[in-house]
Amino acid sequence: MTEDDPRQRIVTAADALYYARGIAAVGMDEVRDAANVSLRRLYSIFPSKDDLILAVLNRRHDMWTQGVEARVARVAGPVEKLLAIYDYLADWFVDESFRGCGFINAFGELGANPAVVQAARTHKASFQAYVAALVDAAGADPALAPQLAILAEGAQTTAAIAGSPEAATHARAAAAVLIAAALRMPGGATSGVSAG
Amino acid sequence: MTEDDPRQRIVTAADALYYARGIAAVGMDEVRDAANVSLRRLYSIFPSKDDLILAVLNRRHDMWTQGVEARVARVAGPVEKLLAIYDYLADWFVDESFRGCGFINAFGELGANPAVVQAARTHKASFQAYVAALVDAAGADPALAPQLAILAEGAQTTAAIAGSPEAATHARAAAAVLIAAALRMPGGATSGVSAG
DNA sequence: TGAGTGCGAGAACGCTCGTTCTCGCTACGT
DNA sequence: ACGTAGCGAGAACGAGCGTTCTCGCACTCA
Repeated sequence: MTEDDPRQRIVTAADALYYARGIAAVGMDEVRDAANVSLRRLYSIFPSKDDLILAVLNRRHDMWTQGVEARVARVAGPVEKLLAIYDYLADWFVDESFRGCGFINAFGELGANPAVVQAARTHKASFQAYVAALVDAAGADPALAPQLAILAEGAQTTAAIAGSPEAATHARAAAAVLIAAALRMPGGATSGVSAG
Repeated sequence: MTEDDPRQRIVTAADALYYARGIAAVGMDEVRDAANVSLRRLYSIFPSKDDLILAVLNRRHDMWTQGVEARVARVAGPVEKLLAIYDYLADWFVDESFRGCGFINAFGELGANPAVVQAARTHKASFQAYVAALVDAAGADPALAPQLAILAEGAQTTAAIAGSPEAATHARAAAAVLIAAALRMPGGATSGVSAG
């Protein structure tokens, strides 16, 4: 932890610790040690642990958004851009520190904290809007967007708990089928087999 | 909490509390109050909080399995049985106490606890095996099974964080498209659009 | 040089938690 | 009736947490 800005050092260190072991399980002392700052300075920058948690979540949101958008920008066609989301997941899942979506983890642990719930909700809504824009650019039925988002969510938790990355390729294959169907017959994504 | 068996009273009470507020946020005293037992008896039945956590997870696994299987048994055709999984989710998501998958929540919070990780892994593997059996009975390509499981996972976290149940219908619609495609051309679920 | 200011190190405080211990009551066997 | 075993209620204990306070050092500015 040899960054210049102590604020960034703290957020980076706290993020790694919270993500690896859960938020409640990591004390401020441990964050202080990992970030190489005094407790006094830590509290002068983040007046409470809640403030630090929200800063960590904000940073995680930014890194996720930048990572996905960079991966999507690397390919050309609108369908390829949609599928690139799952390639980003595939890259992420093989990281040995991967342990699922930090927002889902925080939500499960601190669901009683309204600020955390709001941060998770905003993060997921932002991703869904991003997928919807890509779906729109591809000219597919808008109903495709939440389906692709659900696949991405499911791949994250499945890979995290299984401890193996193949959920990304499964999700990508499913996405390809859904995209093809949605392009073949716009509005038809909901007209499959029905049962009650 | 007026059940006969104190063990079941404890597990039921702890489950409700853990699920609503997170495991670490609920103390043994609170479980004792909710279950109407003495702390002494609580510890005589569950020698540590870890034992209680695992009992709660086991109960949750049983209730999930029974709930899904009962819903699936209510319909006849093999495709309808696959889709009934998402109808079960739809029923669950409108429960006002719904807060996502308890195993995912526990995993995010207690990922450093090997027993909890193992319980989550076993639970998810069991569900995936169940879906695979239904897929097999439907005569569809086995590659369909993990895709349907991922949709179910994603629907749970999406509905939990959004606080609204429509992810179940989105996942169901996507599942219908995937099932139809997998029945139309066995082995073709992975042969959609490809890109890098 | 000397008073003052800011900060690092870490002790201290109040609280909560998991777990154990004490106390007193109840119920049963003889 | 009396000793005893078991149990409920809750105090107690040790550890860990978030947060604040104290102390002492280094650096600034006249």
